[in-house]
Amino acid sequence: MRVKQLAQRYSLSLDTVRYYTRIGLLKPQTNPINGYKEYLPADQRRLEFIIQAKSLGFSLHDIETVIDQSNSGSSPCPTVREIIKDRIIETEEKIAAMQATCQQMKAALATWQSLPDCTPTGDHVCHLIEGLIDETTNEELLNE
Amino acid sequence: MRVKQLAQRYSLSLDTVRYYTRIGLLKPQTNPINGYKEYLPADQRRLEFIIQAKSLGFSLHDIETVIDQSNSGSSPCPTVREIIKDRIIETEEKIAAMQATCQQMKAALATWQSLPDCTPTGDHVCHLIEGLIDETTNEELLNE
DNA sequence: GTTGACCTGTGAGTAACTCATAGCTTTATA
DNA sequence: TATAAAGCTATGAGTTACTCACAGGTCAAC
Repeated sequence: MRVKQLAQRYSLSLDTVRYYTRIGLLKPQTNPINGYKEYLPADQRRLEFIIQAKSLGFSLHDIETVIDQSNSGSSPCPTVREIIKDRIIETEEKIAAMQATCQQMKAALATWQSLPDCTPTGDHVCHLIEGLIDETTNEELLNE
Repeated sequence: MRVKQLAQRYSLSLDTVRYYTRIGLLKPQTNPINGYKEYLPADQRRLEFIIQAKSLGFSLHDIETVIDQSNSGSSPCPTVREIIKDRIIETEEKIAAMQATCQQMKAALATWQSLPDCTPTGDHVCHLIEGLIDETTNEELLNE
């Protein structure tokens, strides 16, 4: 099976499959006649594993680690449990940060609703954005 | 003022300031004698703008667009309002996706609590992860 | 045999930095 | 004054997980 067929079967782009191959996550044989890669059933199973692990939040590097560990004969399960704990924490932190940013953006948009567009001067880029600096500063001062 | 002093003043890494310089967001003068960059007050004001805009969820490319527009004499405000609307939508989508992943990860971890570590076979990488494939499939079948 | 469609691998580009490094400056010491 | 050490600088390359551009090979139809 060649790259196109494999990509179609798993609804991935050609480039994604090629990328996984390039970084060594998939190891198809290379046809010596035309240089085309030939993906065997073992590669398919591995790709299924990659897709599943990715949907669980594993990075490709994580996946490589797990596969290597499994290939070397030791159980990858403890590593898998550790990795997913780390990823949960990471993801929660990222979500919290993004929610904070989102709140900031919405607050800014609301504040800007009543403000007119400004004309640029040499000193300022955009009064809407720069105005928020003072606002924050003021809030900080008020909170003290 | 040179890069180190500027970075310290705004609690950024040297490399971040250098990166902004490299991509043209900051345009310090270069000392012809030693090649060192000299950041003037205008660069400081611009860096403040960059920091503020970034905290609002603007990408560096967004920021470049806004600065360019302002420099060309037209009001950047309409663009700024548009960009932030886009970023709000994008961020909400990303948050939703990450929350879904987070749920998946937590569910997996919970399921795995009662499962033993597996020994690797040639056919499988990790039964914990691969087991979830069947589970999902079963759920899909049950839902039909 | 040749035209055209299709398919392939590879190199480069993306965002927003971080890391590694060679070399220049400045300061301290002999 | 010479020199050695410490500190600072700019630049090139590396990071994640792909996507894009492209030159060239393959295959079927005519």
